[in-house]
Amino acid sequence: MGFKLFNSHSRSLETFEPIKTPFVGIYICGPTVYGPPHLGHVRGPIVFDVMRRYLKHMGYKTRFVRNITDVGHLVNDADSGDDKLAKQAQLEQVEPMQIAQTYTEKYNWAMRKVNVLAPDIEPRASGHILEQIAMIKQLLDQGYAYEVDGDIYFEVSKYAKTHDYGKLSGRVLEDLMDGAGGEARALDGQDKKKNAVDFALWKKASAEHIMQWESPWGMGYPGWHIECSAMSAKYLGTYFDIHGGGMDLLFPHHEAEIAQSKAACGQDPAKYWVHHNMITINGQKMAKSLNNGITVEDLFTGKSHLLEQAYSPMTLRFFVLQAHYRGTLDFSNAALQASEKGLKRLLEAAELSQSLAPKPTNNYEVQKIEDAILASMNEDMNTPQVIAHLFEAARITNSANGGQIDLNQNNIDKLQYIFKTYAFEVLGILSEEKNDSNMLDGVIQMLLNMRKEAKANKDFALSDKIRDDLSALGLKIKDSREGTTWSK
RNA sequence: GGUCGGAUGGCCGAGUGGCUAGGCAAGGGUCUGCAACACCCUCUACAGCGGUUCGAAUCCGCUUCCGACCUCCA
Repeated sequence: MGFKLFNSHSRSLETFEPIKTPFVGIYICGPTVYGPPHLGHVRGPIVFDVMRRYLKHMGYKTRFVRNITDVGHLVNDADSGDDKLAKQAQLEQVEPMQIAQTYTEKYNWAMRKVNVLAPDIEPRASGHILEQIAMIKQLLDQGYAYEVDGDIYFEVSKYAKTHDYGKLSGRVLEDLMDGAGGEARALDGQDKKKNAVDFALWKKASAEHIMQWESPWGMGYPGWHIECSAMSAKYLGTYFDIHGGGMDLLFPHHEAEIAQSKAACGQDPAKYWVHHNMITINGQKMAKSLNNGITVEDLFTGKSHLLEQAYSPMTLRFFVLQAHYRGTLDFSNAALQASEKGLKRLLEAAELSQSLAPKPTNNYEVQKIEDAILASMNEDMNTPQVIAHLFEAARITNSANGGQIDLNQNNIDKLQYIFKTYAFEVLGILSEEKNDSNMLDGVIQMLLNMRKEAKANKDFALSDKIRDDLSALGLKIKDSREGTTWSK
């Protein structure tokens, strides 16, 4: 039984077969680093992290590439030339690269927190201008692109004559050309293009534009779509295994990538296109305009009007994996709290499984849990089902501990293996260290209170022991008229 | 307006024709010095209306509601 994945391109479940076993190339569209990472930024990385871990578990050798978009794409097509990064930079009076650096760092901090493995290669768009220019040249040579006043556009209508533009996202070119909605948007700059559906490969930069590079067409900067095409081709080749991203990237981004790659290299860049769904809050996508965004940092600290408490990174990861990746996932405090408690139960059972005493008799075959887990993973990465099966393992562990069922050594070993392999290695759920400094303060204060009571009872042996033991741990205890204080 | 997707018990969320996913919450019980934990039991839902079928949450049609994309977006 093979690993099945839903391929957005064919809109069907396909059995995964690498192009060249045992190697698997994966490209994920990374973030545009112009703001702090929010809840939505975290879902894709977690989903594809589990995919990567599972492929590894199956024995494949993966190369995982996730880019950083630090060039910035257009604010909109009508824009006079500011890109997203530059715009933010002007507001804050700092270099665009500083913005990119800051938020790249925050993004990767969030990734580490939720235990997403670092990519094998993390290319930056700004470091691959040459590759992008080369690809644009190719497209010009092939006749699929044209220059207008320093801008280069991809000619969609020409490409569509011989290729199926719109297949991935289910668009019909004629509909797109008619313009969306009752009234076509009047975008300035739009008149430069031969057709509104054409997209920019290169944009001319005005003199005051901060981020710009030299090109055969003058000073400018690359369009958004070309960067992923250029970087994926460089590190994974012109035909690789899996291309992933959010469903919101289906159009135009991924449609454009396919068009560029087919026009320039003659083939689809990826064998499997995998898209995850969005995180919603109260049924709606997070958006700045709705003021319903929650940053990852907010979630960990609990500082947001939308949060009733702080949630741990692993709670977030577990929450994400409790839903299937292709469905929307609705955020709420109640849902996070449910995940928090469920995760705790699972982790405690996993720990308990380490100390189960074997019985001579056995009346539960643990193997069927692993079989079920594998079947669920193979069915388009059904992580919620995998978790349900892990809860069965937890129940069995607790029952064995309570004496309700008997497990022999083999089955206990298997139970431990299941937690280690599937909960920890594949799903990437870690037990979190409870080294919260607030807790430490509380514990020390508690000991000092006990010491105070001992002194009041004239139990000086106990009070001295508490002080000496704390001192041995490197904590200084000072008694004064006002009371007792401590320091490290 | 176009395209696509969705509506599952108090909440989150699996499930593409028959075998009550799972977690959380709630109620009852066992255990327990008290409590917590754990275990057992209970709550058996599929937007509405028709249709197909021996049998439908699952297939078909209609209706209502919601969302996403069509412009940057994870």
